[in-house]
Amino acid sequence: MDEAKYLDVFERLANHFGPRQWWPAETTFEVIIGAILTQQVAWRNVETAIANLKRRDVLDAARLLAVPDEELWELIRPTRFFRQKATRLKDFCRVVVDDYHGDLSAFLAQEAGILRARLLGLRGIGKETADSIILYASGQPVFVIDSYTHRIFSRLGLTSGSESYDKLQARFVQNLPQELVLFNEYHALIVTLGHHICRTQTPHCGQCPLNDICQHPNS
DNA sequence: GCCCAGGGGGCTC
DNA sequence: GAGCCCCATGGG
Repeated sequence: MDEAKYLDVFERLANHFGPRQWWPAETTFEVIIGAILTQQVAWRNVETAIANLKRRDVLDAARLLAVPDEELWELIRPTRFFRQKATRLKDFCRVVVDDYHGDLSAFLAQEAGILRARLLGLRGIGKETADSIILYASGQPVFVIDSYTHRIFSRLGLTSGSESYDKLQARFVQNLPQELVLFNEYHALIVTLGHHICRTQTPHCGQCPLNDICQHPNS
């Protein structure tokens, strides 16, 4: 129904910002750790924590499990809620080590629906984090929804802004071809635009690539 | 000093 | 389901 509009928004963002090349990480394990750590925190804080983990050489399920809690807290302290997140990281690592013999690629090779259910069963991994892991670590085309997606598409008049996660995700899936690269870039572009919207309050609308189709009061 | 970041869980109604 | 609080750092 709105296929042309969803593709038009993508084209505008892609032409304006260029390739995002997400996820910024060297390994799939690093993607997953980053996906958990980035919850409700600026990405630069995650970069600090990831750098700490790399320096300590514990970006690996078994080695991360061996780090004492108090030490892990200090390594990931910049990412906020660090005690909770330390537990969440270890909970995930324990599944990989205990249930998949430490073979992360075997865990990620599962079909998207199976993998999603497995991830959602873990404390600290909700729908957005699970879908981010499936898209950016497992490489399967699921569309990731975040708060920027709700905000931006309601301002475009394409959604109400109060849909559930699943409802909004279904809209994207119904209006776009199921292509990995498209889903990958689209979510990354939405986050990029979201950053620009929040940094500059009202005058940003003039240089926004969606300016002429935006229904926001300031545009 | 104030605001808010690439959420999620648990609780209440 | 919606609304609320908890978690608890760092940069603009």
